[in-house]
Amino acid sequence: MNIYDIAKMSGVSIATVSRVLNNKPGVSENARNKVMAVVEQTEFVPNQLAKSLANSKSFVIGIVMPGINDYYSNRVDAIHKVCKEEGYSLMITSNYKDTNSIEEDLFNFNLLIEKRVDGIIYFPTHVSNPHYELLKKLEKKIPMVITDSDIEGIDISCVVQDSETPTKELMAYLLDGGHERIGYINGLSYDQVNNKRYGAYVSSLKNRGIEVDEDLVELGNFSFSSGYQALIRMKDKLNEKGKDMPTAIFAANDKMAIGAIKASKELGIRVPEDLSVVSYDGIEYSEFFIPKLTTVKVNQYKLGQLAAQTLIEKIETKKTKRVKVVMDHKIVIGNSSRPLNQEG
Amino acid sequence: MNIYDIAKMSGVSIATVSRVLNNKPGVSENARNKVMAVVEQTEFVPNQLAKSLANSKSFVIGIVMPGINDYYSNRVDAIHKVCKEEGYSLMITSNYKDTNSIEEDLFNFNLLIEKRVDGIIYFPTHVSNPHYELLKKLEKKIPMVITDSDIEGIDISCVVQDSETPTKELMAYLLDGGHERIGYINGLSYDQVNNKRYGAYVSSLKNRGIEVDEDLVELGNFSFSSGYQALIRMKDKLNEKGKDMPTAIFAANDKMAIGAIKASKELGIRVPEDLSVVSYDGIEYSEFFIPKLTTVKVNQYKLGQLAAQTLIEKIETKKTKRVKVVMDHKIVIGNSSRPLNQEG
DNA sequence: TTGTAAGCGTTATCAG
DNA sequence: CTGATAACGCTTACAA
Repeated sequence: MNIYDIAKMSGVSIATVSRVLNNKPGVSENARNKVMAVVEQTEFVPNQLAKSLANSKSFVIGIVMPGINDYYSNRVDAIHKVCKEEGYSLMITSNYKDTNSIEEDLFNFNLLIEKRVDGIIYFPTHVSNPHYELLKKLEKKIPMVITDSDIEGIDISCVVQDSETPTKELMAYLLDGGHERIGYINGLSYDQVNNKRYGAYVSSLKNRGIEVDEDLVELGNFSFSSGYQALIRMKDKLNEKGKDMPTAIFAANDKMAIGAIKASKELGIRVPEDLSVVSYDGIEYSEFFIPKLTTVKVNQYKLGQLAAQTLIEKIETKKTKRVKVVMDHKIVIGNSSRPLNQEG
Repeated sequence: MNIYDIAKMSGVSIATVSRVLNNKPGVSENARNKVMAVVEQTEFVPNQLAKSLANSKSFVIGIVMPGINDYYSNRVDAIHKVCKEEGYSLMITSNYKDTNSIEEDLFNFNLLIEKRVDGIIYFPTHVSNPHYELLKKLEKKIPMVITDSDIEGIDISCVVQDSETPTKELMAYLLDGGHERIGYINGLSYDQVNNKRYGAYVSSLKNRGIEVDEDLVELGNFSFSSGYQALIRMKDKLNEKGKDMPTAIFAANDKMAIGAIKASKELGIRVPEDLSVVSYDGIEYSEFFIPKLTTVKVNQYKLGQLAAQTLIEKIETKKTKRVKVVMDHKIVIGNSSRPLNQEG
């Protein structure tokens, strides 16, 4: 069933059918009615592939993301909502071999470009030199917006979090509270946002004249269990060396903080009495975990919204001006931490 | 840039270019090499829209889901993985006005059909009569697989959970443990999976000769905070009526159980000493919450995998035979519950 | 107001 | 092995 059939059945030409279907002017009421009647009766659904081909516009937006998981669900939800409101559909691609694989990212980009999506939102975990070269090329082929990473020197708009300021603020909260031995549970080293957080942790200590003690730094992979294990490893290592546990720990994300608190409780370490734990992300769990986490709340929903709006504006206005949007943040003080120098 | 350009540049016809691009036989080495060289040099990317139009096959699969959120992320991840392995891309649509809106579902279906996706996976929360009529029509237009709901009398394959057996098993665990006053925190009433769970709760009690006490049943909406509030309401209501709290509560999902446990602790009710809480879903967080939840683990990843595999098989073999896949389940006994009749 | 015909970028049939 | 040419279903000058 196509517009030829509809044309035949309503006794007009395909041009007229097309005009009616697209609400274009220059059609008599009579012709319009005849066509509409046939369209309704046959439940005709126009073929968007053909329209896209003829219009060089698909009304589809693509996402290239490292993985489909709960961390990104709010962000994707927001993107989808904006897209839907603006008449776009959403195609998603993610990596499987390795969340950080540039080859797979490239594969996904090509998939979307073949499908002639109108624009792409890219969630990189890491932008290395080869990524840079790749993006430099892609940027000319298709409108794109990047989240999380700001890439200097390329004409791609981005929506980023300021990872350093909140980390410094949360560190200041701990330091002002009298904590001096502050541990860190780090995330994956290829994640640039993660690295900025860690960098801010280090500089916060240094600014107060505190040396970074490598024994207080453990590595995780952002999962609950990696945080759990990191705490156990830290405790064991410190035990072996005859050192005390830190009075506070900064975990690179909420999940690892929760894992670490779970391990602490099992080891008889009370949180926050014996150990303050703070973290980053402000996921929904962080509020309902017991104790409620002290964390930096990142508004993933707004991030997604801004990314989608920025992309669609770029697509529709063909503006070439690069935009950089920096998300604001919010520190949430929960019950997983306490100042040392205040009783109660 | 299209195959005409490539043809011109390599001195062959578009037919030959097409053959080379699709790895078809009947092309001389010489011609193949010439074309490949030009393709690589120009970084030519064939237009999938045109291919899809010519082939009547888009290699895209669509999802119609009630909302994009963490509950579905594993399921969607699995679907995407299977699709990717089989050469399909994924387009997702979800509802905003109302997760249960049949109008919006229909809108989403039409969107995907216009885009000529090769098949659709539908996550309904509820299948009422109008849904039934809708699906009956759609089923003839496009290959489809439904999750969660089994729809009798329509030729649509489905992948479902058995909601009743696990609920009964978990109820038996509580009842065998000596619990008799067992409360229930119910989910949204339009959700059919939810209703089956509740039905199994009721029949489990009746089978043991226990009357359902309406005062022990509260309503939530699957969120943390609704579980939190449900518990507070239950406590207040029972107080008012001079009744005791139940010794156990069955929550329709993990999030509400967690909310309820949080509220309990704040009210001085110890879990599991004073109150056993069990629930359903087995989300990742249920294991790391303190206390670890007693729950029914539903394998959302496998569910997604099976749905995608079933759909793709239907698309590619044009089989019309209806398949119904029932997921297995696993009861996880955590520390949020305890038998009453065992000391320790 | 309407219709014809060329074009969007492919595939595939059918001669050569 | 190769190349015209007619589809695929739609939009849009251009003419009438």
